[in-house]
Amino acid sequence: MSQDQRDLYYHDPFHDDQRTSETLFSFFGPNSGIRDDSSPPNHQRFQDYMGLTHFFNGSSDYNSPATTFGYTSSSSQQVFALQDDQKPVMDHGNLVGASEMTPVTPNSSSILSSSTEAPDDEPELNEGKKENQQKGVLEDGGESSKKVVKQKKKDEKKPREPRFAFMTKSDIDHLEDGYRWRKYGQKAVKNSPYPRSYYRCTTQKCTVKKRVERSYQDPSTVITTYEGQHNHHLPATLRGNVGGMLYPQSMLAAQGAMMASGGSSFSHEFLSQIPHGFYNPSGGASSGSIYQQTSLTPIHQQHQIPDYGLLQDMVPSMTFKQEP
DNA sequence: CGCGTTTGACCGGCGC
DNA sequence: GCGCCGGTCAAACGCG
Repeated sequence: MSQDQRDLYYHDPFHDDQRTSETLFSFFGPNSGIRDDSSPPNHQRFQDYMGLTHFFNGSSDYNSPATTFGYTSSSSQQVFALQDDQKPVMDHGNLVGASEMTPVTPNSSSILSSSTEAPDDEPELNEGKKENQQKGVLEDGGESSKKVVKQKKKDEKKPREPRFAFMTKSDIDHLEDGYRWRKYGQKAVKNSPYPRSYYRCTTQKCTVKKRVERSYQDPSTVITTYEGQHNHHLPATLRGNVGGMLYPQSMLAAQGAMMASGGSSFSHEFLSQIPHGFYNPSGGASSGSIYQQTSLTPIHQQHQIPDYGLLQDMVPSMTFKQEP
């Protein structure tokens, strides 16, 4: 049982968050119309995303961390950022998941910015590494080489890329975020009937990856974890929409920065800055014009994210704090 | 035909 | 050392 429970914790954060979700997003106000019972079609939700992003329009720091996690709330109802590892989030020994991450209440929006060693300067270890690892073995052939590779690996201890995880109330798994992704794997998640999908940014030389899974505690919640930073702008051509237009990186950046900042006022204050009607009526490909609220709440974040400046510029009234 | 998804196999890390 | 598990690969397949 204990084992199971521990495993459960893996998801608990979300689960728990979910419990507070209503509170969490109440800041959107009464007419926020948050989550309706009739889960709206994707395109509808997509629009609220657009609206959100619109709010932040103005910057184009594609390289900002947030871009990385490329906000994905086409259908989002609420989004949480969570810290890196998908494992039971531990913060200095404390299980962050259920309790610490959850306390993201209107009054206590908290961003867990955890220890961050390994300042990833170069987000380009993933691909190369793996390839070397596998192909290297094959090409060189022989066991010795295998060992060498192994040894090498040990020494290298690849630094983790910055990661951001978000919870999104959505009925679709893979939410649009403006970037193009190629699915490269899917695995069954332990203790969950829902599989986890692995995506990689299709842009050349971009090593950003993301995992998408559905919370088994709350099937309506999609957990998206971004890893790495995009080294490019939003693709100009996206199926059914114009990436750059629909997903201003600024917004992403903003969020990322906030999370990174470990600031105490992320989600609520941050989001509260977002005008209610951030809905963008010129929703391009999306059809319909139903306005749906989107909310974001960081669960977690790990590793640095430099861009407060950007954020502050955009939302000066907010306070950003960076933890040592 | 190009691009994206599916899916079984494989690998490495980690806990016991 | 072994087994489990997360993450990735890559061939096969599907779709526009």
